[in-house]
Amino acid sequence: MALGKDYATQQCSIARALEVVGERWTLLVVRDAFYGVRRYSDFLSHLGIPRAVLATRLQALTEAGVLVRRRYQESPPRDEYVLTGSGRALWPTVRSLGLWGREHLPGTLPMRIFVHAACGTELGAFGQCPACWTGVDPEDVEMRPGPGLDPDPADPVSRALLVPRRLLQPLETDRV
Amino acid sequence: MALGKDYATQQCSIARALEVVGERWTLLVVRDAFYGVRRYSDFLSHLGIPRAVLATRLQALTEAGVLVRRRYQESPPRDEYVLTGSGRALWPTVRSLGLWGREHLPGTLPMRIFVHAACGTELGAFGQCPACWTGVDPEDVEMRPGPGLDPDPADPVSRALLVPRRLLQPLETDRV
DNA sequence: TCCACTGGGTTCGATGAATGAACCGACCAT
DNA sequence: ATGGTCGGTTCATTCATCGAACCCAGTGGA
Repeated sequence: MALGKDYATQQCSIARALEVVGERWTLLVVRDAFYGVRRYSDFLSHLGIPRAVLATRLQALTEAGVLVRRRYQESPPRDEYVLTGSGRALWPTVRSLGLWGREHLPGTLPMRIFVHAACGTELGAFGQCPACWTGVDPEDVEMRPGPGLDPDPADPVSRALLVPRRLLQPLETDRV
Repeated sequence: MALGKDYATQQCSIARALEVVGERWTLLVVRDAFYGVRRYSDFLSHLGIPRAVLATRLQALTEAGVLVRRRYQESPPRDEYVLTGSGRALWPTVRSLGLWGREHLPGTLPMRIFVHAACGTELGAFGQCPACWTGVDPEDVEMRPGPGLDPDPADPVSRALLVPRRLLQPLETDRV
């Protein structure tokens, strides 16, 4: 979308939200951030996004307060992009989009299954744990590989995501 | 987004969902459809979308099975675009985006408040009723004007949306 | 010292979409 | 016949995206 200047007449909060996260690639960057991706090169290899677009999106999301950029090592200086509280609040959006795609688009095998880490029950349609009778924050969600997942992907990020993991837990690709 | 040809490597259901509803304007069209907008000219005046883009989006959403186009009068022949079951299943996505925008973007007064018609409780982020602990179909959602709503809008669609209404209830603008 | 390599970008030309205005055709109403 | 409405399509211009190439600081090896 045109950055911050369009949907001009729309003061509706849906339109305002789409100004921030409605551009091409943006929600996939956020999705990857939930999966634990934090580094420029990891987003790049996992998404197949053009470098220039990724740089633009990371900057826009940072300015919007969805991500924070922070230094995780000096010498050489390296920054990582991490979801803020506001970014983590996008979990219902990401979850409901994924659920819709799985249920309403033809030929979609579930790639990943999201369960309540405390009890192992798959999340319900409104992000709740049907067994514990409670809402579940993304920190308490465990992501497990589903039947649609490629068992031997090419890029290191997808390989690191083959095992069950907590959402938001930082991804270790080559840093061992 | 590039229509149907990109995000090519992403078989993830989130990416597939974004192929369908991730383009500019698309989710706003869907939002308006939940509000009861059905006719080309009503989408046009309410959204301020370029005519060519609206035609493209309505066609794409129809091909994707999110909307159906159906004739509501002969002579002159007039068609309307209505959400299908698959389209109505996008309600949690639309709801969560709106709530996120309201809660996490600065200076947003709620324009509309969505409550479970049966009990009057405001909906949660997934479109569920926190009091009844159940999912709420959009048919059972009542939309009420909020404090951020312009009390005297210019276009007839916005005026028709000033009173409390059920979602999906067809909008009467000039057909009286 | 020189060299290659890595991470995280920026720059560039070509392609493709969005925009807004104008046009069009079917169908009324007078 | 004239004018108006509805639901589009066509057009030229502007803007975003794409993919490849380039850049630069730091680091590690010979």
